[in-house]
Amino acid sequence: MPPRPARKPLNTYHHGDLRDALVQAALGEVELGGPEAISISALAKKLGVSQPAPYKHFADRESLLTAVTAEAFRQFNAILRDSIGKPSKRSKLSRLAQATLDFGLRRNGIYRLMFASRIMACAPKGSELHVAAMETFELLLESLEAPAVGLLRQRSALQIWAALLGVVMLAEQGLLTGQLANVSREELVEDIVEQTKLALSIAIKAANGPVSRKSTSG
Amino acid sequence: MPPRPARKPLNTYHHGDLRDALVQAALGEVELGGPEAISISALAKKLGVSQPAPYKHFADRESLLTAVTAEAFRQFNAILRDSIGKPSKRSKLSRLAQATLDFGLRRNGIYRLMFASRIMACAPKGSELHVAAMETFELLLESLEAPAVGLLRQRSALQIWAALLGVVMLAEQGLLTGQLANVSREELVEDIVEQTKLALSIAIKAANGPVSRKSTSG
DNA sequence: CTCTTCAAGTTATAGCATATTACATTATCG
DNA sequence: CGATAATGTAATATGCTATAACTTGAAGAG
Repeated sequence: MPPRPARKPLNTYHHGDLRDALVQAALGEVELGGPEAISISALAKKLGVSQPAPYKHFADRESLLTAVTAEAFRQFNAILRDSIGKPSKRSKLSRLAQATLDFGLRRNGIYRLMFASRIMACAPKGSELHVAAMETFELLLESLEAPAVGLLRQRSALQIWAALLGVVMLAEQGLLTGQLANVSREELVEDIVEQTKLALSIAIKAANGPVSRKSTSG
Repeated sequence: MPPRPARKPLNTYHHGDLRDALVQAALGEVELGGPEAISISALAKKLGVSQPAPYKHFADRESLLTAVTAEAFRQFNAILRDSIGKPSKRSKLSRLAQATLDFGLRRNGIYRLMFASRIMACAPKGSELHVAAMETFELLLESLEAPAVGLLRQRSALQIWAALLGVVMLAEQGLLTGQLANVSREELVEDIVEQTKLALSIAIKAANGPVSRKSTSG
């Protein structure tokens, strides 16, 4: 990345920081209407530049969306980091899970862009975007307060990640009906957290030896 | 719905069954390129009719997508019904879960349309689409071979549904990396199944009375 | 069998979004 | 201070959605 100057010489021919402005404005649009709501020309109009100006910064619509997704992951990671950082009575995992639920529901358009769009699926492994997404996984691993390591720990983190993702999606799609509609989403997420902790503690005991008396659950 | 005649008077001015042909062709497109790959005009061209012809059957692009999603759910439900119907050594839940994984990965564009698009989120509660989606949930409930009833059963079904959805999404987004990349998706899904069974059996014991000796796990 | 009518096609066209090309302006730096 | 690259604009081609007005043919009533 060449260092972009962040200066804003108002009243001038040049915008000054169009690239960043585009990403931020796009994030706003996605948050409301999802990935398909982004229109290059609408963004240009909103930012007061000509319609083709964005193409000086992004080759095409998809490039912009990729940058937006990467920024979304960075914001999401910052929130997660925050959630497991501050001291609290509840476990780190629980706090991270609830923060994820909150983000997923309140900024669902962005959440969908991050976890259910073609953008991520097309991101190559070393890309800025993929790296940011992997950091999310790292935070998840970090939030697991259990002595599991290696594959076992990764599998647990995956279970959590997947279940959280699924609950957010199903909730947003209006598929939590019947008696489930009367259960708060926070409670459903807490179920997931407890279930994963339980399964992990059992797996740890099994791994440490079936006859071990030492309790390894945190 | 007025009964559409399914006759196909070839070589004529009228197509004969354009509505259905549109839905089927659209399903094919979505399967490959996801929901955003659908273009009314491209479909019309492919089916050999004029570009505005589809608008005689669907008010707009979204209406077509809604019909396609409903058809997708019907096909998915048929597959699930099939998976838990035939006799097998493995549990119904395991078979249903593996069938879901298979569908979700092989027909991922359709899966995304069903579980991660704005279409479902906008479907009103009694709509054809929402009903079809609820039937999926019914099949999930049915596949749980445990004596749990009511909310407990629904919560377990939800956990399964969410976790499966999440694993499929994460896999498709290329987020199963590191040591997880070496674990087959089938195995990861089996983890989910076992974990849910375990949690449910424990919950049942707790519900039947903490001191009961009777084993209720299947 | 013919006439009427309507569902389901057609052509033509408006409007908007993406993306490219050629040109204009300003920032930067030797 | 002047050359050049970065970043903006105007003009335009292409493609998609959607609507309007017209045409065709299927199907029922008399």
